[in-house]
Amino acid sequence: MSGSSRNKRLTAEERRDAILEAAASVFFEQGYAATSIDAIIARLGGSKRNIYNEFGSKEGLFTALVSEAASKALAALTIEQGSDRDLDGTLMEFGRRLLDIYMSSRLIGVLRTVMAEAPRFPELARAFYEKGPGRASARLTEVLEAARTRGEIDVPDCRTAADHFVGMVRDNLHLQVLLGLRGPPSPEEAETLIVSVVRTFLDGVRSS
Amino acid sequence: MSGSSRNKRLTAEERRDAILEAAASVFFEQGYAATSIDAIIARLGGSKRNIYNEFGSKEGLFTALVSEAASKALAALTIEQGSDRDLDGTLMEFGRRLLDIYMSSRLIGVLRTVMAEAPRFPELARAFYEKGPGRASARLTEVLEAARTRGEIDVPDCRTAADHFVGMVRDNLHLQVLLGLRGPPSPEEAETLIVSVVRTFLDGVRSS
DNA sequence: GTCTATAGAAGGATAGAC
DNA sequence: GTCTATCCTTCTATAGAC
Repeated sequence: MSGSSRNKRLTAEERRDAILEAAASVFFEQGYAATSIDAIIARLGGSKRNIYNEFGSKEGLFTALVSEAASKALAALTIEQGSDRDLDGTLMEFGRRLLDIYMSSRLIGVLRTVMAEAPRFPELARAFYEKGPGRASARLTEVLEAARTRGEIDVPDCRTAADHFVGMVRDNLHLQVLLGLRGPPSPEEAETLIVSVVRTFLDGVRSS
Repeated sequence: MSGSSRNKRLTAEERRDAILEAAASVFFEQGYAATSIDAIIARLGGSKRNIYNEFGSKEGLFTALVSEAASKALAALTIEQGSDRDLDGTLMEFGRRLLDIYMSSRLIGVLRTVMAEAPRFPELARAFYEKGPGRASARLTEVLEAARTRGEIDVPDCRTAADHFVGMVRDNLHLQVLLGLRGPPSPEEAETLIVSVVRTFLDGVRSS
Protein backbone atom coordinates (compact mmCIF):
# COMPACT_ATOMS: atom_id res chain seq x y z
CA MET A 1 0.00 0.00 0.00
CA SER A 2 1.68 3.18 1.15
CA GLY A 3 4.98 1.46 0.84
CA SER A 4 6.56 3.64 -1.80
CA SER A 5 7.86 6.57 0.21
CA ARG A 6 10.76 7.00 -2.12
CA ASN A 7 11.57 10.63 -2.27
CA LYS A 8 9.76 12.97 0.07
CA ARG A 9 6.73 10.87 0.60
CA LEU A 10 5.49 11.10 4.12
CA THR A 11 3.16 8.77 5.85
CA ALA A 12 -0.32 10.01 6.65
CA GLU A 13 0.61 10.44 10.26
CA GLU A 14 3.78 12.35 9.53
CA ARG A 15 1.87 14.66 7.28
CA ARG A 16 -0.80 15.19 9.87
CA ASP A 17 1.80 15.99 12.48
CA ALA A 18 3.59 18.39 10.16
CA ILE A 19 0.35 20.26 9.59
CA LEU A 20 -0.38 20.38 13.30
CA GLU A 21 3.08 21.66 14.08
CA ALA A 22 2.89 24.42 11.50
CA ALA A 23 -0.64 25.27 12.57
CA ALA A 24 0.40 25.47 16.21
CA SER A 25 3.13 27.97 15.51
CA VAL A 26 0.67 30.27 13.79
CA PHE A 27 -2.55 29.77 15.77
CA PHE A 28 -0.89 30.05 19.18
CA GLU A 29 0.93 33.21 18.23
CA GLN A 30 -1.64 35.06 16.16
CA GLY A 31 -4.84 33.77 17.67
CA TYR A 32 -7.67 31.96 15.94
CA ALA A 33 -9.33 34.71 13.93
CA ALA A 34 -6.09 36.36 12.87
CA THR A 35 -4.66 33.09 11.59
CA SER A 36 -5.08 32.44 7.91
CA ILE A 37 -4.74 29.10 6.22
CA ASP A 38 -2.35 30.79 3.83
CA ALA A 39 -0.06 31.72 6.72
CA ILE A 40 0.06 28.09 7.77
CA ILE A 41 0.83 27.00 4.23
CA ALA A 42 3.59 29.59 4.06
CA ARG A 43 5.36 27.78 6.90
CA LEU A 44 4.43 24.33 5.82
CA GLY A 45 4.64 24.36 2.05
CA GLY A 46 2.31 22.42 -0.17
CA SER A 47 -1.28 23.21 -0.98
CA LYS A 48 -4.28 24.22 1.05
CA ARG A 49 -5.92 21.10 -0.21
CA ASN A 50 -3.82 19.03 2.17
CA ILE A 51 -5.23 20.85 5.14
CA TYR A 52 -8.83 20.70 3.98
CA ASN A 53 -8.56 17.03 3.11
CA GLU A 54 -7.18 16.19 6.52
CA PHE A 55 -9.16 18.48 8.81
CA GLY A 56 -12.14 19.66 6.81
CA SER A 57 -12.15 23.26 7.93
CA LYS A 58 -10.31 25.88 9.90
CA GLU A 59 -12.38 24.99 12.93
CA GLY A 60 -11.59 21.33 12.56
CA LEU A 61 -7.89 22.02 12.39
CA PHE A 62 -8.04 24.24 15.42
CA THR A 63 -9.95 21.81 17.62
CA ALA A 64 -7.70 18.93 16.65
CA LEU A 65 -4.71 21.06 17.44
CA VAL A 66 -5.90 22.04 20.90
CA SER A 67 -6.83 18.48 21.81
CA GLU A 68 -3.40 17.30 20.76
CA ALA A 69 -1.63 20.00 22.76
CA ALA A 70 -3.74 19.31 25.84
CA SER A 71 -2.93 15.62 25.72
CA LYS A 72 0.77 16.29 25.43
CA ALA A 73 0.69 18.67 28.35
CA LEU A 74 -1.19 16.13 30.40
CA ALA A 75 1.33 13.41 29.69
CA ALA A 76 3.98 15.20 31.70
CA LEU A 77 1.69 15.79 34.64
CA THR A 78 1.24 12.27 35.88
CA ILE A 79 2.61 11.66 39.31
CA GLU A 80 3.71 8.28 40.47
CA GLN A 81 0.87 6.77 42.41
CA GLY A 82 2.86 5.17 45.16
CA SER A 83 5.36 7.93 45.63
CA ASP A 84 7.89 6.94 48.25
CA ARG A 85 8.77 10.46 49.20
CA ASP A 86 7.45 12.35 52.15
CA LEU A 87 4.79 14.99 51.59
CA ASP A 88 7.33 17.76 51.40
CA GLY A 89 9.26 16.03 48.64
CA THR A 90 6.12 15.07 46.78
CA LEU A 91 4.89 18.65 46.78
CA MET A 92 8.26 19.91 45.63
CA GLU A 93 8.33 17.52 42.73
CA PHE A 94 4.73 18.20 41.80
CA GLY A 95 5.34 21.94 41.96
CA ARG A 96 8.39 21.70 39.71
CA ARG A 97 6.53 19.82 37.03
CA LEU A 98 3.47 21.99 37.26
CA LEU A 99 5.52 25.14 36.91
CA ASP A 100 7.49 23.71 34.06
CA ILE A 101 4.39 22.83 32.11
CA TYR A 102 2.38 25.94 32.83
CA MET A 103 5.23 28.19 31.78
CA SER A 104 6.18 26.31 28.64
CA SER A 105 5.75 28.49 25.61
CA ARG A 106 3.54 25.87 24.02
CA LEU A 107 1.04 25.73 26.84
CA ILE A 108 1.11 29.50 27.18
CA GLY A 109 0.05 29.73 23.56
CA VAL A 110 -2.67 27.13 24.00
CA LEU A 111 -4.02 28.87 27.06
CA ARG A 112 -4.12 32.27 25.41
CA THR A 113 -5.94 30.92 22.44
CA VAL A 114 -8.38 28.64 24.22
CA MET A 115 -9.34 31.33 26.71
CA ALA A 116 -9.86 33.89 23.99
CA GLU A 117 -12.04 31.50 22.00
CA ALA A 118 -13.87 30.01 24.95
CA PRO A 119 -17.14 31.80 24.14
CA ARG A 120 -17.15 30.31 20.66
CA PHE A 121 -15.66 26.90 21.47
CA PRO A 122 -17.08 26.04 24.90
CA GLU A 123 -16.72 22.27 24.59
CA LEU A 124 -13.12 22.68 23.54
CA ALA A 125 -12.39 24.79 26.58
CA ARG A 126 -14.00 22.23 28.84
CA ALA A 127 -12.15 19.33 27.29
CA PHE A 128 -8.90 21.22 27.63
CA TYR A 129 -9.46 21.99 31.27
CA GLU A 130 -10.49 18.49 32.20
CA LYS A 131 -7.62 16.87 30.41
CA GLY A 132 -5.01 19.23 31.80
CA PRO A 133 -5.43 21.57 34.75
CA GLY A 134 -8.44 19.75 36.15
CA ARG A 135 -6.64 16.44 36.12
CA ALA A 136 -3.62 17.91 37.83
CA SER A 137 -5.78 19.42 40.51
CA ALA A 138 -7.62 16.15 41.05
CA ARG A 139 -4.35 14.25 41.33
CA LEU A 140 -2.99 16.63 43.91
CA THR A 141 -6.25 16.37 45.84
CA GLU A 142 -5.68 12.63 46.14
CA VAL A 143 -2.16 13.17 47.38
CA LEU A 144 -3.41 15.57 50.02
CA GLU A 145 -6.18 13.24 51.08
CA ALA A 146 -3.64 10.51 51.66
CA ALA A 147 -1.56 12.90 53.72
CA ARG A 148 -4.60 13.87 55.74
CA THR A 149 -5.36 10.24 56.40
CA ARG A 150 -1.82 9.86 57.70
CA GLY A 151 -2.44 12.85 59.93
CA GLU A 152 0.20 15.03 58.34
CA ILE A 153 -2.08 17.87 57.39
CA ASP A 154 -5.23 19.35 58.81
CA VAL A 155 -7.62 20.91 56.32
CA PRO A 156 -11.39 20.90 55.94
CA ASP A 157 -11.31 20.35 52.18
CA CYS A 158 -8.41 18.82 50.28
CA ARG A 159 -9.73 19.97 46.97
CA THR A 160 -9.66 23.57 48.08
CA ALA A 161 -6.21 23.08 49.54
CA ALA A 162 -5.01 21.61 46.26
CA ASP A 163 -6.34 24.63 44.42
CA HIS A 164 -4.47 26.89 46.81
CA PHE A 165 -1.25 25.09 46.06
CA VAL A 166 -1.75 25.17 42.32
CA GLY A 167 -2.72 28.82 42.54
CA MET A 168 0.50 29.70 44.30
CA VAL A 169 2.56 27.83 41.76
CA ARG A 170 0.92 29.73 38.93
CA ASP A 171 1.10 32.98 40.75
CA ASN A 172 1.52 36.40 39.26
CA LEU A 173 4.35 34.89 37.32
CA HIS A 174 1.95 32.99 35.13
CA LEU A 175 -0.06 36.12 34.45
CA GLN A 176 3.11 37.98 33.49
CA VAL A 177 4.15 35.26 31.10
CA LEU A 178 0.66 35.09 29.61
CA LEU A 179 0.79 38.83 29.05
CA GLY A 180 4.17 38.48 27.36
CA LEU A 181 5.91 40.68 29.92
CA ARG A 182 8.59 38.15 30.62
CA GLY A 183 9.75 34.71 29.65
CA PRO A 184 9.56 31.54 31.71
CA PRO A 185 11.59 31.43 34.92
CA SER A 186 15.11 30.11 34.94
CA PRO A 187 15.68 26.82 36.76
CA GLU A 188 17.06 28.74 39.74
CA GLU A 189 14.09 31.07 39.88
CA ALA A 190 11.76 28.13 39.58
CA GLU A 191 13.40 26.25 42.39
CA THR A 192 13.35 29.29 44.67
CA LEU A 193 9.69 29.85 43.93
CA ILE A 194 8.72 26.25 44.58
CA VAL A 195 10.61 26.15 47.85
CA SER A 196 8.76 29.24 48.96
CA VAL A 197 5.41 27.87 47.84
CA VAL A 198 5.82 24.56 49.64
CA ARG A 199 6.98 26.27 52.79
CA THR A 200 4.11 28.73 52.78
CA PHE A 201 1.61 26.02 51.97
CA LEU A 202 2.70 23.77 54.80
CA ASP A 203 3.53 26.29 57.51
CA GLY A 204 2.10 29.68 56.58
CA VAL A 205 3.79 32.98 57.10
CA ARG A 206 2.74 33.83 60.63
CA SER A 207 5.52 34.24 63.15
CA SER A 208 5.71 31.28 65.44
CA MET B 1 -23.58 73.63 31.41
CA SER B 2 -24.03 73.04 27.70
CA GLY B 3 -27.63 72.58 28.72
CA SER B 4 -29.17 72.12 25.36
CA SER B 5 -29.02 68.38 24.98
CA ARG B 6 -32.66 68.32 24.16
CA ASN B 7 -33.12 65.58 21.71
CA LYS B 8 -30.28 63.21 21.13
CA ARG B 9 -27.41 65.59 21.40
CA LEU B 10 -24.68 64.14 23.53
CA THR B 11 -21.60 65.79 24.84
CA ALA B 12 -18.26 64.76 23.43
CA GLU B 13 -17.54 62.75 26.54
CA GLU B 14 -20.87 61.00 26.57
CA ARG B 15 -20.38 60.03 23.00
CA ARG B 16 -16.93 58.77 23.61
CA ASP B 17 -18.17 56.68 26.51
CA ALA B 18 -21.03 55.31 24.46
CA ILE B 19 -18.59 54.19 21.79
CA LEU B 20 -16.31 52.60 24.36
CA GLU B 21 -19.18 50.78 25.99
CA ALA B 22 -20.44 49.35 22.72
CA ALA B 23 -16.91 48.50 21.65
CA ALA B 24 -16.26 46.71 24.93
CA SER B 25 -19.27 44.47 24.53
CA VAL B 26 -18.05 43.33 21.13
CA PHE B 27 -14.26 43.30 21.52
CA PHE B 28 -14.27 41.51 24.85
CA GLU B 29 -16.63 38.85 23.63
CA GLN B 30 -15.46 38.25 20.09
CA GLY B 31 -11.81 39.12 20.39
CA TYR B 32 -9.87 41.74 18.49
CA ALA B 33 -9.54 40.19 15.05
CA ALA B 34 -13.09 38.86 14.94
CA THR B 35 -14.58 42.23 15.86
CA SER B 36 -15.73 44.38 12.97
CA ILE B 37 -16.43 48.07 13.14
CA ASP B 38 -19.80 47.32 11.61
CA ALA B 39 -20.66 45.06 14.52
CA ILE B 40 -19.93 47.89 16.94
CA ILE B 41 -22.04 50.27 14.91
CA ALA B 42 -24.84 47.73 14.91
CA ARG B 43 -24.98 47.94 18.72
CA LEU B 44 -24.26 51.61 18.93
CA GLY B 45 -26.11 53.18 16.05
CA GLY B 46 -24.76 56.14 14.19
CA SER B 47 -22.06 56.25 11.61
CA LYS B 48 -18.62 54.77 11.35
CA ARG B 49 -17.39 58.30 10.95
CA ASN B 50 -17.94 58.87 14.64
CA ILE B 51 -15.60 56.09 15.57
CA TYR B 52 -12.89 57.10 13.13
CA ASN B 53 -13.10 60.74 14.11
CA GLU B 54 -12.76 59.90 17.77
CA PHE B 55 -10.25 57.07 17.73
CA GLY B 56 -8.61 57.13 14.33
CA SER B 57 -8.53 53.41 13.73
CA LYS B 58 -9.56 50.03 15.02
CA GLU B 59 -6.28 49.76 16.87
CA GLY B 60 -6.76 53.17 18.42
CA LEU B 61 -10.20 52.25 19.64
CA PHE B 62 -8.96 48.98 21.08
CA THR B 63 -6.04 50.45 22.97
CA ALA B 64 -8.16 53.28 24.37
CA LEU B 65 -10.72 50.71 25.46
CA VAL B 66 -8.23 48.54 27.30
CA SER B 67 -6.63 51.51 29.05
CA GLU B 68 -10.03 52.67 30.21
CA ALA B 69 -10.99 49.24 31.51
CA ALA B 70 -7.68 48.85 33.33
CA SER B 71 -8.11 52.20 35.05
CA LYS B 72 -11.61 51.34 36.19
CA ALA B 73 -10.46 48.01 37.56
CA LEU B 74 -7.66 49.74 39.40
CA ALA B 75 -10.00 52.23 40.98
CA ALA B 76 -11.66 49.51 43.03
CA LEU B 77 -8.36 48.05 44.15
CA THR B 78 -7.11 50.84 46.33
CA ILE B 79 -6.78 49.88 49.93
CA GLU B 80 -6.88 52.38 52.72
CA GLN B 81 -3.34 53.23 53.61
CA GLY B 82 -3.71 53.45 57.36
CA SER B 83 -6.00 50.50 57.77
CA ASP B 84 -7.00 50.13 61.39
CA ARG B 85 -7.69 46.43 61.15
CA ASP B 86 -5.39 43.67 62.16
CA LEU B 87 -3.52 41.76 59.50
CA ASP B 88 -6.15 39.05 59.36
CA GLY B 89 -8.92 41.54 58.68
CA THR B 90 -6.85 43.46 56.16
CA LEU B 91 -6.09 40.31 54.21
CA MET B 92 -9.74 39.28 54.28
CA GLU B 93 -10.85 42.61 52.90
CA PHE B 94 -8.11 42.69 50.30
CA GLY B 95 -8.95 39.16 49.23
CA ARG B 96 -12.63 39.98 48.86
CA ARG B 97 -12.00 42.91 46.62
CA LEU B 98 -9.38 41.15 44.61
CA LEU B 99 -11.66 38.20 43.99
CA ASP B 100 -14.55 40.45 43.11
CA ILE B 101 -12.56 42.34 40.53
CA TYR B 102 -10.76 39.40 39.00
CA MET B 103 -13.99 37.49 38.53
CA SER B 104 -16.03 40.37 37.16
CA SER B 105 -17.20 39.64 33.66
CA ARG B 106 -15.68 42.85 32.44
CA LEU B 107 -12.19 42.10 33.67
CA ILE B 108 -12.48 38.52 32.47
CA GLY B 109 -13.15 39.85 28.99
CA VAL B 110 -10.29 42.31 29.19
CA LEU B 111 -7.90 39.63 30.35
CA ARG B 112 -8.87 37.20 27.63
CA THR B 113 -8.44 39.80 24.96
CA VAL B 114 -5.25 41.40 26.22
CA MET B 115 -3.57 38.04 26.72
CA ALA B 116 -4.57 36.86 23.29
CA GLU B 117 -3.29 40.05 21.67
CA ALA B 118 -0.20 40.39 23.82
CA PRO B 119 2.16 39.38 20.99
CA ARG B 120 0.79 42.15 18.78
CA PHE B 121 0.19 44.80 21.45
CA PRO B 122 3.05 44.30 23.90
CA GLU B 123 3.01 47.84 25.33
CA LEU B 124 -0.70 47.57 25.91
CA ALA B 125 -0.25 44.35 27.85
CA ARG B 126 2.45 45.93 29.96
CA ALA B 127 0.42 49.03 30.68
CA PHE B 128 -2.53 46.89 31.65
CA TYR B 129 -0.51 44.77 34.03
CA GLU B 130 1.19 47.68 35.70
CA LYS B 131 -2.00 49.63 36.18
CA GLY B 132 -3.97 46.68 37.52
CA PRO B 133 -2.52 43.40 38.78
CA GLY B 134 0.96 44.81 39.29
CA ARG B 135 -0.33 47.65 41.38
CA ALA B 136 -2.42 45.33 43.49
CA SER B 137 0.55 43.11 44.12
CA ALA B 138 2.74 46.06 45.03
CA ARG B 139 0.13 47.37 47.45
CA LEU B 140 -0.16 44.03 49.21
CA THR B 141 3.62 43.85 49.41
CA GLU B 142 3.59 47.09 51.38
CA VAL B 143 0.96 45.76 53.72
CA LEU B 144 3.01 42.65 54.36
CA GLU B 145 6.19 44.64 54.90
CA ALA B 146 4.45 46.66 57.56
CA ALA B 147 3.29 43.44 59.21
CA ARG B 148 6.79 42.07 59.10
CA THR B 149 8.11 45.21 60.73
CA ARG B 150 5.57 44.68 63.50
CA GLY B 151 6.83 41.14 63.83
CA GLU B 152 3.56 39.51 62.87
CA ILE B 153 4.89 37.52 59.96
CA ASP B 154 8.19 35.90 59.13
CA VAL B 155 9.04 35.71 55.45
CA PRO B 156 12.24 36.21 53.50
CA ASP B 157 10.57 38.21 50.72
CA CYS B 158 7.29 40.06 51.07
CA ARG B 159 6.88 40.46 47.36
CA THR B 160 6.96 36.73 46.86
CA ALA B 161 4.59 36.25 49.75
CA ALA B 162 2.20 38.77 48.23
CA ASP B 163 2.28 36.87 44.96
CA HIS B 164 1.47 33.68 46.84
CA PHE B 165 -1.57 35.29 48.36
CA VAL B 166 -2.80 36.75 45.10
CA GLY B 167 -2.18 33.43 43.41
CA MET B 168 -4.36 31.62 45.92
CA VAL B 169 -7.14 34.12 45.50
CA ARG B 170 -7.12 33.67 41.76
CA ASP B 171 -6.78 29.97 42.05
CA ASN B 172 -8.14 27.39 39.69
CA LEU B 173 -11.39 29.28 39.95
CA HIS B 174 -10.04 32.10 37.87
CA LEU B 175 -8.85 29.70 35.22
CA GLN B 176 -12.27 28.07 35.10
CA VAL B 177 -14.00 31.39 34.71
CA LEU B 178 -11.53 32.48 32.04
CA LEU B 179 -12.26 29.26 30.18
CA GLY B 180 -15.99 29.91 30.45
CA LEU B 181 -16.61 26.72 32.42
CA ARG B 182 -18.45 28.51 35.17
CA GLY B 183 -19.57 31.93 36.27
CA PRO B 184 -18.18 34.03 39.09
CA PRO B 185 -18.56 32.67 42.62
CA SER B 186 -21.56 33.52 44.72
CA PRO B 187 -20.93 35.76 47.72
CA GLU B 188 -21.03 32.71 49.97
CA GLU B 189 -18.54 30.79 47.85
CA ALA B 190 -16.33 33.82 47.72
CA GLU B 191 -16.36 34.27 51.48
CA THR B 192 -15.59 30.60 52.09
CA LEU B 193 -12.72 30.74 49.66
CA ILE B 194 -11.22 33.87 51.15
CA VAL B 195 -11.43 32.48 54.66
CA SER B 196 -9.59 29.39 53.52
CA VAL B 197 -6.98 31.41 51.67
CA VAL B 198 -6.22 33.68 54.59
CA ARG B 199 -6.02 30.78 56.97
CA THR B 200 -3.70 28.81 54.72
CA PHE B 201 -1.58 31.85 54.03
CA LEU B 202 -1.08 32.68 57.67
CA ASP B 203 -0.86 29.22 59.23
CA GLY B 204 -0.33 26.66 56.52
CA VAL B 205 -1.93 23.25 56.39
CA ARG B 206 0.49 21.19 58.43
CA SER B 207 -0.92 19.55 61.50
CA SER B 208 0.23 21.32 64.61
C1' DG C 1 -26.84 79.14 6.55
C1' DT C 2 -23.55 76.42 8.75
C1' DC C 3 -22.00 72.62 11.21
C1' DT C 4 -22.26 68.11 12.44
C1' DA C 5 -24.31 63.38 12.47
C1' DT C 6 -26.18 59.65 9.70
C1' DA C 7 -26.43 56.04 6.33
C1' DG C 8 -24.35 53.58 3.21
C1' DA C 9 -21.49 52.77 -0.85
C1' DA C 10 -16.65 52.50 -2.94
C1' DG C 11 -12.04 50.89 -2.91
C1' DG C 12 -8.49 47.79 -2.09
C1' DA C 13 -7.01 43.92 0.22
C1' DT C 14 -7.44 39.37 2.26
C1' DA C 15 -9.50 35.06 3.83
C1' DG C 16 -12.03 30.60 3.87
C1' DA C 17 -13.57 26.91 1.12
C1' DC C 18 -13.61 24.06 -2.89
C1' DG D 1 -5.54 28.74 -8.40
C1' DT D 2 -10.35 30.59 -8.17
C1' DC D 3 -14.44 32.41 -6.32
C1' DT D 4 -17.15 34.70 -3.13
C1' DA D 5 -17.57 37.12 1.06
C1' DT D 6 -16.04 40.22 4.46
C1' DC D 7 -13.35 43.87 6.48
C1' DC D 8 -11.01 48.40 7.25
C1' DT D 9 -10.98 52.81 5.77
C1' DT D 10 -12.48 56.74 3.12
C1' DC D 11 -15.85 59.39 0.80
C1' DT D 12 -20.38 61.11 -0.78
C1' DA D 13 -24.94 62.62 -0.05
C1' DT D 14 -28.65 63.62 3.04
C1' DA D 15 -30.91 65.40 7.19
C1' DG D 16 -31.36 67.89 11.41
C1' DA D 17 -29.91 71.30 15.07
C1' DC D 18 -28.53 75.92 16.32
